[in-house]
Amino acid sequence: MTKPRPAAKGTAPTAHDEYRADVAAYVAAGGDESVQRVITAVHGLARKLNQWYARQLADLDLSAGEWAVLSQLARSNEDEALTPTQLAEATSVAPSSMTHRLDRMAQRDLIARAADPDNRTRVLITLTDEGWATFKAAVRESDMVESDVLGPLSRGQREDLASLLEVLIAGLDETQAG
Amino acid sequence: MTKPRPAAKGTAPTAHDEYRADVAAYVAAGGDESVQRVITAVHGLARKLNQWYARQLADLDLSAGEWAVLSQLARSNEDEALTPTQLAEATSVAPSSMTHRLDRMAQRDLIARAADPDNRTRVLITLTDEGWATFKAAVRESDMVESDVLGPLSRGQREDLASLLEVLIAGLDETQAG
DNA sequence: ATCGAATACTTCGATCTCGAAATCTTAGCA
DNA sequence: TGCTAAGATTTCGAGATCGAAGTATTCGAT
Repeated sequence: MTKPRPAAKGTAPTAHDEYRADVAAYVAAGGDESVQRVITAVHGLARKLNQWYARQLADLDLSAGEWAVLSQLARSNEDEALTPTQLAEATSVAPSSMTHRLDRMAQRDLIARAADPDNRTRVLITLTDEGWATFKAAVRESDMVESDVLGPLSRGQREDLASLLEVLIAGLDETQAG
Repeated sequence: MTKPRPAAKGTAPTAHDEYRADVAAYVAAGGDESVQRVITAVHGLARKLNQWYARQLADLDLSAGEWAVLSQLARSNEDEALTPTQLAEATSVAPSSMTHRLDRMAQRDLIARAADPDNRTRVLITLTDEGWATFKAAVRESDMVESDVLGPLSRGQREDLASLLEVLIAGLDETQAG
């Protein structure tokens, strides 16, 4: 096993060093190693990606939460509009927070509120043309970073990795019930 | 290709359905499929795990941010103590927010502040015994959930998955520079 | 030695989020 | 129909976070 060499004075530790230290700490505290290697890696990747997204989204004057709303709407707009409550659940915030977030996004003309003709207690949220354009611009920006991250993997390896992750995703639905 | 069948009326869509819809939306917006499958899966897993963590941490009266501080300290306490600024960067929060967070955690006797004898502008944060106990309790709780998530994978598959993810983690350090 | 820039943390005002209560609409039942 | 329960959104007060300014210490150059 490679001994984690502390980074040079004043230099931030590398992501890889941090990852190994995290796994070691969780295993020392009683976690299973084969579990912690995967889970810690997933979290580390997601965290680093989110940091980069935040920078890129700042260029478009979007917060991470606003981006979450945009992407949720973008993938469900064709079949059915979403309500504020659904968006709140999907993006892990309280319904009352979603009210204000949608206020701001409507003011910037990214989304539009419309009364549901079938049920007047509901409000339907849709993406405006500008909202769509912003979504696509963000995806193109993000895809550049993401392609860099996946650069070290061959096409076959990406396929293997995706397949393994998809097994876990599919399993979430049953785990959730338990 | 399997057509995404909409969930029964009133039933929340499954994580797997959401995943496929997300990938489709990102690809339609111009993303590369082999990239989006992996990235979307990583984010989906991390999101779902974080939701479960939040519930478990609530039992210990911990927020996600407080847990982040605890785990950072737990893995670096042996060699060297951390400063508020380092903790702020590591947990993606502003230094001023860390001040308040540490205030609360110190009040609950989870961490302790101490002046750095070598540099009086610095404050060193250490984990108290109670902080350690809380950390270990949280790890044991979380490991149960995580083991469930990895349940569908054999030991060999976990090894493969971890190895692939570790390649990406190692690559982060070079991507970051660019 | 001393001055000025850099570093580290905290305080301050503004903004964002949360949970609970309030408002309005719909659904079920006699 | 009339009445109560349930559902969806918004409003409100409290707490958390942010960026900027403030305070104190250290480092480097003269």
